[in-house]
Amino acid sequence: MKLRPIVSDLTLKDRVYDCLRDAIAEMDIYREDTDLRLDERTMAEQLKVSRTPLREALTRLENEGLIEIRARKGVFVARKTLGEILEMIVAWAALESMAARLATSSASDHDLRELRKHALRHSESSAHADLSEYSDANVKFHQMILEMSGCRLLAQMADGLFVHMHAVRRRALEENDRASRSVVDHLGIIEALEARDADRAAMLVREHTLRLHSHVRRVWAKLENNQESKAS
Amino acid sequence: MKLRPIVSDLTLKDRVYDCLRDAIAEMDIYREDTDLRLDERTMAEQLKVSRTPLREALTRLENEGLIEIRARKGVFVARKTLGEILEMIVAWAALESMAARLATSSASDHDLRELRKHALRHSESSAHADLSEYSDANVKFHQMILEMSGCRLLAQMADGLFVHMHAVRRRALEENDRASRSVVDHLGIIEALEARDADRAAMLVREHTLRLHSHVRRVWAKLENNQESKAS
DNA sequence: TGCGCTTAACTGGTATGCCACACACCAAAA
DNA sequence: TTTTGGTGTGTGGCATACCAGTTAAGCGCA
Repeated sequence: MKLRPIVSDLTLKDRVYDCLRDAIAEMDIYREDTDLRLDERTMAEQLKVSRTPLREALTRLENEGLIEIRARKGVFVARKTLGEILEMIVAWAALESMAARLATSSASDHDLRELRKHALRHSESSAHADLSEYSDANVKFHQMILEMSGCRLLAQMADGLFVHMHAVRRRALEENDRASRSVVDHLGIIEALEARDADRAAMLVREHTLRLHSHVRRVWAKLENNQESKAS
Repeated sequence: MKLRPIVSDLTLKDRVYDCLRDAIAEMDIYREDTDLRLDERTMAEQLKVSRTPLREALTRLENEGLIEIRARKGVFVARKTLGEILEMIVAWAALESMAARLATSSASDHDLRELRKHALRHSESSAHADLSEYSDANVKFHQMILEMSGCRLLAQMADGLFVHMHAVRRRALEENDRASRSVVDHLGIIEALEARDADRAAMLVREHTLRLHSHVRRVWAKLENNQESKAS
C-alpha cells in the first residue's frame, strides 16, 4: 500500500499566489478601461486571509514582473511596453532554440511521435477554431519541445515568459493567416528533430519565434496608431 | 535653485534583500561544515529590522532559488545539485548565444573596442592572478556581451544565473589550464563579433559556455568521489 | 539500562494595528 | 477666478503578538 502525506506543504502564501497569478492571467490587461489597481485590503478580505501572506504573494508576483508595487501609491498589474514584450520573445527564442538543439539528442522516438500527433491534431483546427483554442495548442507545442530537451530549467524559465504572453496574445494575435504559416513552421521543426539535426532544429525554432517577434511589433504599432488617431 | 529628490524608493525590504543576496554570494556554500541555516529572528535582530520586511526579502530570495524556506523547519541556503548547476549553464549558454547573435548587429564599433581592450587587459593576468580576480574579469566579459545585445532582459536573466555560479566557482573552477583556453575562446568570439558574423558568434559563445558545462561535470564528479572515499 | 512519553523551547506562518507618506479636496486669500 | 496652504482619507511599509507544527531534551516507567 502506498500512502501520500496528509498535510500538503502548501502554505497560505502559496495558494494566494496561485490564485492571483491565475486571476491576473485571465485579465484583459491591455483594454484601455481595465482597472489595473489591486487593493491589498480588499483582496485580503475577499480571500479571507490577512494582509501578511497576501503581501508575500504580491512580492513574488512583483519579482516575476506581473505586478508593480509602488509604495503608498498602490499595487498595479504591470502593463508591459512593446519593447519589453519583444525582449521576452527574444529570450523565449533563445531558450527554446537551445531546447530544440538538446532535444535532437535527448528526445525519444516516442516523444517525437507524440509531438507530431499533437501538431497534426491541431493543424486543421487552426483555420477555423477560435483564437484561444488554437493559441493553447500552439503554446503546448512549444512546451513539449522545451520538455523534450530534458532540461527542466529551460522549460521553467520559458514558462515564466509564457505567462506574460497570455495577456499579450489577446491584443496582438488576432490575425489568422499566421496560423497556417505557423503549421508549416511546426512541421519543419518536427522534421528537423526527427532527423536529429541539431543546428537545423535550433535554427528553425529560432526563426519561427522571431517571426512572432516581427509580427507583434507590426500589429502593436498599428494598434497604437489607431489609439492615437482615435484620441485626436 | 535646483534640488534633487530626497527619497530613494528603496524600501527596507529591498535593502535587506540586497544585503542578504550579497552575504549569501560570499558564503562558501559547498564546504561541508558550512552552516546553511538562517534564522529569521537572529537576522532580524542583526539587521535591526522586524521580521516582516525580512520575510519579504526571503520570499524573493526563495523565488530566485538562492534559499529554501521549509515551514516550521527553518530557512536554508540552497545547495544546488550538480544537475541543477549544469542546467543553469545550459540556460546561460542559450541566453548568451542569442545575445552574441544580436550583438553582431547592435553593438557599436566602440563597444567592440572596449570588449577587446578588456579581454587583452586580463589575458596576461589569467595565468598567474588569483582565481577570484580572473573569475571576475571573466564574468565581466560575458556581461559585456549580454549588454551589447541591447536586450536588457537577456542580461537580466543571465545575471540571475551568475549569482549561483559565484558559489560554484569556488568549488569547481580551480584548474588553471582552463584560463588560457578561455582566453583563446574569447578572442575568437571577439573576432566573430567584429566580423559581424551572427551565426559564428552565436556558435562560438555557445560552445565556449558548454565547455564550462563539461568541465564542471568532470570536476564535480571527481570531488564527489573524493568525498565518498573519505567517508568510507 | 533502555525505551517511550511528556513537555518546553524554538521555528516559520499568520493576524493585527499603527505609521508615514501621497493625494485629493476644500477653504481662504489674492 | 486663481492660487495656496491646510487637512482628511487611503495606501503600502513596518512592528509586534500570537499560533501551530517540529524537535529534542528530560523524565518516568518497565
